[in-house]
Amino acid sequence: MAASARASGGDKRQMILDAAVVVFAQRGFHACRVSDIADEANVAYGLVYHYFRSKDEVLDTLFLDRWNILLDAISQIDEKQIPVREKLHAIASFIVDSYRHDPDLMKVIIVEVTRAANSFARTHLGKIREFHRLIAEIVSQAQAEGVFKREVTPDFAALAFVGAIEQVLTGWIFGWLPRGDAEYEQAKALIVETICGGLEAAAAPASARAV
Amino acid sequence: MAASARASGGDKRQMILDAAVVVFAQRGFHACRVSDIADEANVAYGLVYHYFRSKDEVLDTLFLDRWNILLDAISQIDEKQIPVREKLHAIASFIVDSYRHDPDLMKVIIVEVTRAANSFARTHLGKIREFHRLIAEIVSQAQAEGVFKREVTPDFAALAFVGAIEQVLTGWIFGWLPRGDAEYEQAKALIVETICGGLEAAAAPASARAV
DNA sequence: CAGCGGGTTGACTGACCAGTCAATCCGCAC
DNA sequence: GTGCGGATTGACTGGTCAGTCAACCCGCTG
Repeated sequence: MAASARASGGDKRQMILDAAVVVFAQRGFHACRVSDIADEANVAYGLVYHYFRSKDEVLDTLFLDRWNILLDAISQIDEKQIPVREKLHAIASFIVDSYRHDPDLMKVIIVEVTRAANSFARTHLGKIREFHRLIAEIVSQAQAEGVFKREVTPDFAALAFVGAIEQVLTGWIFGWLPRGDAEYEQAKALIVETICGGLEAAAAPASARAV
Repeated sequence: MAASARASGGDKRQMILDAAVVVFAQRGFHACRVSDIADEANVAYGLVYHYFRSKDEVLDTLFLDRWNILLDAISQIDEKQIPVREKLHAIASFIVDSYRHDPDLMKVIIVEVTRAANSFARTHLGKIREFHRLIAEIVSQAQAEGVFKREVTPDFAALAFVGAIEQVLTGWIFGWLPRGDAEYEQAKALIVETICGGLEAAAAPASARAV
């Protein structure tokens, strides 16, 4: 271990980030000390401050790197010419798969940033709201096309969608809900179904009659 | 002020609790010091420790007093012989009205406890899960009656419901959504509509085609 | 092989704040 | 008016870490 670390050369920065994910996920950002990160990374305490200005900046980096990927992915999904339902499914899919691919990182992002309304969610408010805005935009467009009814404001629908996803992820993170590939696939469909079901224009009758 | 405080006699404990709500809501639990609570309450530092064992216990008290009222209210709603939709509306109503009645207290409960997955939500996990369980129970019963379809597990539906409410409250708390009596009434209806719409038996598309 | 400079080390410091405690106050009972 | 006891006061202590810094290591260049 120590040998391979030494052999790997200048990638200590990445080792620190990886270690931070582990200890933040395990004990939480506030409960763990900078020395815990350094120990986990097999690196001296001071090196953390060589690569990062502060403990906060370590978490900021983890969050921003991942969140920007998320925003890009949603933007790309948004540009496609596919039905709303598929767009929302693709978004839910991306997020759920992110969790499947790296549960610890997603746990840290959700628990320590997204849900930490009084600390990191404040400093990254713009990024988080951007996420909400993109979803609201999709809902808004669906309303313009007559696919979604207009009684629900896009902002509101976006928050309900985000709230449902976040809570379900929290359920997996803390073991309140059963995990597994089948559950993940089901969840994607169900979140979309739950939200779209309440938003799609006037159930069947009206549109059926119109056609 | 100081005079009235002195005149009021032995209700210093309540003054401390009230002050705690104000400063916790303003600066957040971790960012404020015990001396801030004492100052806000016009009371000496040490008195906080006469009535409470620790800073944590102050927040615990605020949370538990209110949460137990919430659980009682839901239990009573649950016992009524009314349709699911009305039950869920009554629950959403109670929570939204709690926020309308005392926004600061609800802010503290949601931001510092409910959403604080790594600190207070851990110590009060039982109480929080009890809330989820009561809602899952209502969903489960609706499924048994055939009002809700069975594809969605009760636990999952409960989390989606709770997630939507929590996120909307967060939206109000941080000013992302417009506040006001009209908005509150609309929100109650819309949260229920959004969730029930996705859960009520026989969604439009499939059945429409079948017919 | 001298010595430059970025990478790396870990002991130390300074600030912060929850919680303690000895002293004081004051209403009331006798 | 004496003294008991709970309420109230606020200066002080102890422990905890984030962040600093002076020194060391080592590959590379000229």
